[in-house]
Amino acid sequence: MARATALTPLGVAALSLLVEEPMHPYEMYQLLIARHEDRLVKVRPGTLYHAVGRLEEQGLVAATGTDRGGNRPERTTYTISAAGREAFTKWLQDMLAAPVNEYPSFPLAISEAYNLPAGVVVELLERRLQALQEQLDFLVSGEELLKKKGVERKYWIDVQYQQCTLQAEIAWVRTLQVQLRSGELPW
Amino acid sequence: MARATALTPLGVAALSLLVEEPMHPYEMYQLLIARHEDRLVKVRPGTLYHAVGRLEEQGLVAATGTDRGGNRPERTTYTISAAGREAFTKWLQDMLAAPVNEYPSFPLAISEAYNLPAGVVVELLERRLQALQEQLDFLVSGEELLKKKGVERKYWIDVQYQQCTLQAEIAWVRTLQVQLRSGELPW
DNA sequence: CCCCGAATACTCCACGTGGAATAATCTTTA
DNA sequence: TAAAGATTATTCCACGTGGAGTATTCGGGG
Repeated sequence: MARATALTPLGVAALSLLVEEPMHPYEMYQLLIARHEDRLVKVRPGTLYHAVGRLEEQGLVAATGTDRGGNRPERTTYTISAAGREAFTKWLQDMLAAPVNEYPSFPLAISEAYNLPAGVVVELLERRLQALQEQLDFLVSGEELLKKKGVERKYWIDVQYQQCTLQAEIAWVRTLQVQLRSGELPW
Repeated sequence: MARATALTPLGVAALSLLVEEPMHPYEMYQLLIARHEDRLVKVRPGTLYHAVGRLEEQGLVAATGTDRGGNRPERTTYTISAAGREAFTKWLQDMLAAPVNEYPSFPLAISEAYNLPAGVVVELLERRLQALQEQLDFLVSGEELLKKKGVERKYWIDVQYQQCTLQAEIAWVRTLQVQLRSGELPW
């Protein structure tokens, strides 16, 4: 149980699953994929084992028993501890209350865009707009599906958030494109 | 000159400076800070030296001369190569044309928010709103300043982009908060 | 009934990052 | 004018990530 290093997003996702019930890393992996949580956290088998291992070192989870299904390699089941629950809700509260700069690369790219001729930028943005629109359509149809299935809305507010930010980006890129084409924005 | 590993954001920032003129890593550091580019890329002295070293290994920049000012440690000046220019514009084009998921943690946090009582979430969001508003005000006054100074707009479109996305987030968080308070969104 | 590929369940290594450490020199203040 | 602190310029180490690698076992087609 070393000192409390900051939780990583994947660690948080793991804790969140262990709040529901004890399980082994591979089951976490399957659940995260099945629930499409890999759209919110980067999920990689190797990283997941490391993440859970670290959680154990920090005393946030504990290995409780090892069953072996068939003759497969032994699976270690982990259970969340009281400290784990606390760290989890603390992370949640911090992340909800305080915005953190995570340095997305698109802002950097547009801030450097003056290095390219205006015509090229217009064309590149066109491609981006297409991709963004596809993402948005996907989210909208996903929402449709969730509604139809009757899943409670509190379980998928993130879908609405992503829609909202996507729409904002689309709108902004579109006006930039227009201003570049018309020459309203000197390049 | 190893194979072409993907450029890191800091590597891109370094290349961008070397397009202007040859310089040594510490000068890059000072320039990035002076120009407030540390709002777009994570700039850390240690990381910068590593980044430039890697650029050199990849043949994107070359060490050209070492002057020593006073009796300070020797400073190695780097110059961008043709391959460097190419890699730089390629990165730019890719990042402008194709959106990439960078897994910000706020979406994860809201997707897990149902683990907290509604009242607490409302209060946490209030704090977030305050912080977001401050950031927005900062950006607006920054824009004011740039306009007054007469800096060409193509050099600071990122400021407008950030304003736009910030506004979208503020609006969304606010409506979520309202829906939580009114009970319109069952928790 | 046997082989091939997918799934299961993990391990390991190379890389990039961040923060601390270092060491010299310049500036400021008492 | 001497000590304290900031600046210059860089190195080093520990950590987290991602991707490839491994070994076993289950399921389906010829």
